[in-house]
Amino acid sequence: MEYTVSQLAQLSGVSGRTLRYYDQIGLLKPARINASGYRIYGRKEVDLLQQILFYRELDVSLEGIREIISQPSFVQMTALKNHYKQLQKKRANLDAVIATLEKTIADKEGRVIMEDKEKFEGFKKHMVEENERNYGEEVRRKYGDDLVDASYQKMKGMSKEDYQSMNELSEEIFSLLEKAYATGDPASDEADELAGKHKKWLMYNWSSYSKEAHAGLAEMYVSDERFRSFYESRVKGGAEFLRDSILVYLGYK
Amino acid sequence: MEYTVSQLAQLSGVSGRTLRYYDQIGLLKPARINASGYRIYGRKEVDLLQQILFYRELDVSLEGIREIISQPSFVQMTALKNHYKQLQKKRANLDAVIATLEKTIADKEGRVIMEDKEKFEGFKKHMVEENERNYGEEVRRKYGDDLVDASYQKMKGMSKEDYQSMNELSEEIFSLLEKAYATGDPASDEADELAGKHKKWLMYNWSSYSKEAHAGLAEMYVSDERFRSFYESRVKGGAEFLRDSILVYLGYK
DNA sequence: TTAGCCCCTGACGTTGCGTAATGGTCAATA
DNA sequence: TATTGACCATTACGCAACGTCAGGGGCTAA
Repeated sequence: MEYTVSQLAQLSGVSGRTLRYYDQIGLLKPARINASGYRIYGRKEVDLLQQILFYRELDVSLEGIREIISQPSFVQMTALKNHYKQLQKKRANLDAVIATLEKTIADKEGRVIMEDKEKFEGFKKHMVEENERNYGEEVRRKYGDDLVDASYQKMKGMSKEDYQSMNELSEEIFSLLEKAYATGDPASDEADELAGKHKKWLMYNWSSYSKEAHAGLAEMYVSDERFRSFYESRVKGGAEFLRDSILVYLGYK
Repeated sequence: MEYTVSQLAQLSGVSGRTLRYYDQIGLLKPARINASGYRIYGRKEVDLLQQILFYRELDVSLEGIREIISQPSFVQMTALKNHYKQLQKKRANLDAVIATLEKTIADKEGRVIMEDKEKFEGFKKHMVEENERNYGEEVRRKYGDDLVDASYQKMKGMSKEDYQSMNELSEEIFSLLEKAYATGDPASDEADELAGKHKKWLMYNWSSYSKEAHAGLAEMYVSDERFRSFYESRVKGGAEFLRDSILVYLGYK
């Protein structure tokens, strides 16, 4: 019934580092140190560790745990109740956050029935303005004023339904990218479908479509860090793969 | 429409340090630096800060926020959805923790109908053993073997109802301590009631009551760090006040 | 001119470990 | 027996998101 660090770690599921740390802060000292300086834990320590882990599961800080287990067991309850109250506050908080997030998402997707059309219009206007503020200059430089203005015009003219299907399409593109990437071949059927959907998605955003612009955007997915990281975050190597797929689709490769 | 650090801090509710930190990590740079080296923020920065705080409320890491706000707004949604999933996981986790805690508390209080009496007996036995392990030696040294053993005997003999009312009493004592402490006078009526309840609570735990032992325990509340911190955590200065109240109650002061 | 309140830049502390880096120990194998 | 590889040890830096000094300059009013 004696354990070294890694044996107890194995047994309890915590790391060796954790055990050494608990020793260091005096939360759980080994029963003894053997001749070679190894920490040796016994039965009592295993029990204590289980208690500690129990409270840790309950999200109590190590300092809190230290206080709790130093008290006689019949007063530990008070601490538990206290902690319970705090957890409830935390949950209430989290719930509020989630509710806000839900509303935000719903709002942004236009899924909820907007009470007044104006709100939605205002929102789209806001989106356009924001895009302009963030990307305006460089996008205009690359694609020209007319094209950009026309694109914004189109967006402002989009219906809620348009907007929603655009977003659904965008989700579809992502899962397609994952599937197609798995084939490893930008000339595969999946990649072809991916590039096709991507073109369709573009149609929602661009007033006029041209192969050249599509190819240019594909390059930007790789060269512009922001777009790149956006795709990379979902599929490692996704930006390059998407670009290649598009280039193949367009017959450039 | 220009703000210095502390003005923007005031306006937005974050600390000045936070603003400097956001500048440092490049999340929110001031519009300009004036001749004296002061950070000056403008309208755009206020807007950006609001966005940042919005996502921060949603419990997104600053790194995450940086990524989100660098993207064009119509793709920010995907990030939001991702984050939403994570929050839901977090809530499920928290719910599980709270449920466990509820069960534990209920179990320990004996509020739930215990399926078998043995479980409760086992629990009390466990409590006694644990107390013995933690405090046995010194308590026995202070109060003598017979008294301690008798106390344990009494505890083992307690019914669920006894146990529960003991715990309720303990809660009552705490709120009384807060009220009495507010008077600042250990000879006040509230303090008297407090000491009385404390005696009653003791009766649950001690087989025989004596003024001397009660006074001794009162002293221990101050001198023993564990008891002391237990009371201090609820009422600053509570340990001393409780001791004094008891001493007055017993006529020692 | 001095007091009092603003601003700045370091730099260390917090929590709960992860992750090297560097070196000793143990059991088994070549 | 010497070496290898799996353990053990300690020391120390790194992480997130700031809080909190410490030390030094700036601005305005009395």
